[in-house]
Amino acid sequence: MTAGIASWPPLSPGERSVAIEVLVHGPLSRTELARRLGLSAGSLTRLTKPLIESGLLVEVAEAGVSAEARQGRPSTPLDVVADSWSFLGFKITEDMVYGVVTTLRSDIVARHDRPLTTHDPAEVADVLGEMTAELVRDHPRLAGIGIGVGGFVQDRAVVGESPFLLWRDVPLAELVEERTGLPVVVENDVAALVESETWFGAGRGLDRFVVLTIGAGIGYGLVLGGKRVAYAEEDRGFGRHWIVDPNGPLTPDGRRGSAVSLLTIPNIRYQVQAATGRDRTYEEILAAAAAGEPMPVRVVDEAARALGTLVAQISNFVMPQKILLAGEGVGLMDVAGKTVEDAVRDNRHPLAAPVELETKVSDFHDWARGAAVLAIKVLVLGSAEA
Amino acid sequence: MTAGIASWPPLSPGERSVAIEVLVHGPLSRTELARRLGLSAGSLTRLTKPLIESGLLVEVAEAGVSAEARQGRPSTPLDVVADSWSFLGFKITEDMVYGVVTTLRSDIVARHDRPLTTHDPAEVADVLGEMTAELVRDHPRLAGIGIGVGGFVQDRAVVGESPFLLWRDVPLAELVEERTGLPVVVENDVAALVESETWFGAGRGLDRFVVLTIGAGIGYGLVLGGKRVAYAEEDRGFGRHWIVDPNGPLTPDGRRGSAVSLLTIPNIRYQVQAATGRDRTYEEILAAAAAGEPMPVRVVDEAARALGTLVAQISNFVMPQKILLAGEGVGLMDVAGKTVEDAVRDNRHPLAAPVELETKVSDFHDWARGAAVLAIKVLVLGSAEA
DNA sequence: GGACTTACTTTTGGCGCGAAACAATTGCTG
DNA sequence: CAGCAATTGTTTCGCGCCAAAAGTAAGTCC
Repeated sequence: MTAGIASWPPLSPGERSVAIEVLVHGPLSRTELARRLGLSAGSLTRLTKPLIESGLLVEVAEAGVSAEARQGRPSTPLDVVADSWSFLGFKITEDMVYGVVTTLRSDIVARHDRPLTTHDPAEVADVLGEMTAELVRDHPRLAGIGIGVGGFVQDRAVVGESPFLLWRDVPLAELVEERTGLPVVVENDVAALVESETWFGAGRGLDRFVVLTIGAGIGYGLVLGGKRVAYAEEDRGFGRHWIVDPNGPLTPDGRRGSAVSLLTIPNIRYQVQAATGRDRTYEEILAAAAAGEPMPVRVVDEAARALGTLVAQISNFVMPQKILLAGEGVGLMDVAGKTVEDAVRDNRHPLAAPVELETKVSDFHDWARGAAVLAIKVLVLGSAEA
Repeated sequence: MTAGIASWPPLSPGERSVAIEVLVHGPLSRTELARRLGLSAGSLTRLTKPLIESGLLVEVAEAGVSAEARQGRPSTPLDVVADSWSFLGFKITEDMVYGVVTTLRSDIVARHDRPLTTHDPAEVADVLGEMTAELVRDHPRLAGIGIGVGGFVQDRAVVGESPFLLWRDVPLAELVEERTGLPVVVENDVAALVESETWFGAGRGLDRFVVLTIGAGIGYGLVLGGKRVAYAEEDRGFGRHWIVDPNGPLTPDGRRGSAVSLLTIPNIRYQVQAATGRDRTYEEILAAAAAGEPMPVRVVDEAARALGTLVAQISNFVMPQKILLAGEGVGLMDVAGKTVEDAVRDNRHPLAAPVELETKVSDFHDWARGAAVLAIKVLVLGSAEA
């Protein structure tokens, strides 16, 4: 498979900072860039010239819309040519592979999913290779592949431990590179989502930023100084040990009153079933709680209070500028957002800065997109760290 | 008062980074500096030369001790001339002013305390002015003054709110500068201690570092990327809103089960008195607990569990490389350190990196020293931020 | 149309850095 | 003890990157 890999031009540190700033913060004039990067106007002419010549940036028409018709020579904003390169992102679940093609800006331009009928590493890599082959036909200039997996990933290449795939130390990046000839980055799915939001989403340009995901499990990501902090217990069930309420419910999966017991979808379903004898989907439970049915109300309320307590604790200790709440379980906010807010308030000083809490519903393609962003980062930052 | 203020030589960014590295990390050879700062050997000759000529650095004899007698030309370590400048640090309490004179390395070379008989801002400033006048006689080349106050301080100059002094918006820095002619930095005492430990203490060279103080109140300091994070509720009783154990004791001062109720010295004394009818000092209570007296054991044990829970939560969310436990209440660790450790373990993932917990007993002179370090930082970093 | 304002470009000079050759100072080896 | 290897530090040189300043471009305002 010989994809059209025109090599990314080698960038000087100055050029790279310009490229990233434009990539992340949209069209910007040279003057604006000079202000943001603390450089002189002259330097910007120098730095942008080769970037424009190489086709990475273009001058875009002012569009007249945002122009407030102020006097003086109008600025000519620069923007990245978003579709000059394409990226592939995969999210592997137990029974499906979700794939997306994105632009350099991480906008999704195509989706392609496939059921996963085997967990054999080589066969999974085969599936990914085939999906890549199909996608590359419509999207040449593919620059890299990112893969998100639930589980513990080492060195952005090896799946050290994945409970649902039953993998240990599988060199997935290598396997897929062999089949595609493209650079591959493998990362824990939550970590990938965090990095993605740091560049292109809720955490854009923030210094301290937290991502909390609730769904089948609990996910936590910490970004400090624009970089994600890696930690040992990452995606190894740490939520079972976050004791939020010592008097909370006891479930088969987590310790009494743990974040997992209180907040994850399987455990909320377990609690409701144990109390009412009827098994229902998460959405049905939320609807029942909204309708006022006693047991679901109690369980959902307890979950909401737990979430608020967690958010408050994180705010108290980390003091992030923003907390992003993501995952399949965020529907909780719609039904019991008020309770969450109350719990946050109860665990926080009245004078403390209000918690900026953003909610984002995310489906599997968002997870795949997060993985694609990792590939973008690796390319733009030059393979080094990210 | 005309102190011998030879001006600190203006430093280029490169020179400043060398000066700080040597100041903070002790004697270092040029080669070692080159390695740490990522510069070439040639650059280090260039950068160190003016620093040596200005008298800020000196070549020190190898001392032969650490020399492992390896072959090659022996290195000539550079060190700061610690007593080339002196600094003054004050800690103001309700009824005393504690003062220290330190070297550039923040080593205390003199102490001088005085009772405080008034809380009138001008008179307090007079006291500080007089103490400065006395100290400057024996310690010329005084370069700056740092003042630590319990309470909320704005812009490192104005005491916005101090409960025990009953001050509001007192421009203390200005008042003391008028009387001494020296640059003055005012800061919250916990914040000063945190900055001090970041440069010269437990947090030296760390990227993520937390200071937790227990004593009359609760103090919290967060250092990320080598810089302290400021927050609005700083020293405004936030500990009353950290609910550690919803079933914890209720005290007059804090909300039920709050860190303040469980951990501060006055509240521990209150609890023991309420249960036994006898008022005892903190030390007596700790001793009684160590001796096995039931009620003190219960209260101390609960406090230790609360402390462990807090430490675990901080570790889980912030993932600091180290947590420093300071203040007058750290005696708790001697009596119930085991219980604290157990509580940490109970609230943390088994695979998580072990918490590096350091305990430091600190008296009032340590707080004053912390304030002096702020003056050092301002001088070395060039009055800008710190 | 001229004055003014803002955006960008070109030119120039300097600073800071690394590369590389060189000097200094020791241990090791025969 | 002479010569060699190893390591630190110095000097010289040239390049890259940047800011400052002067010049050009392109619009608004009166």
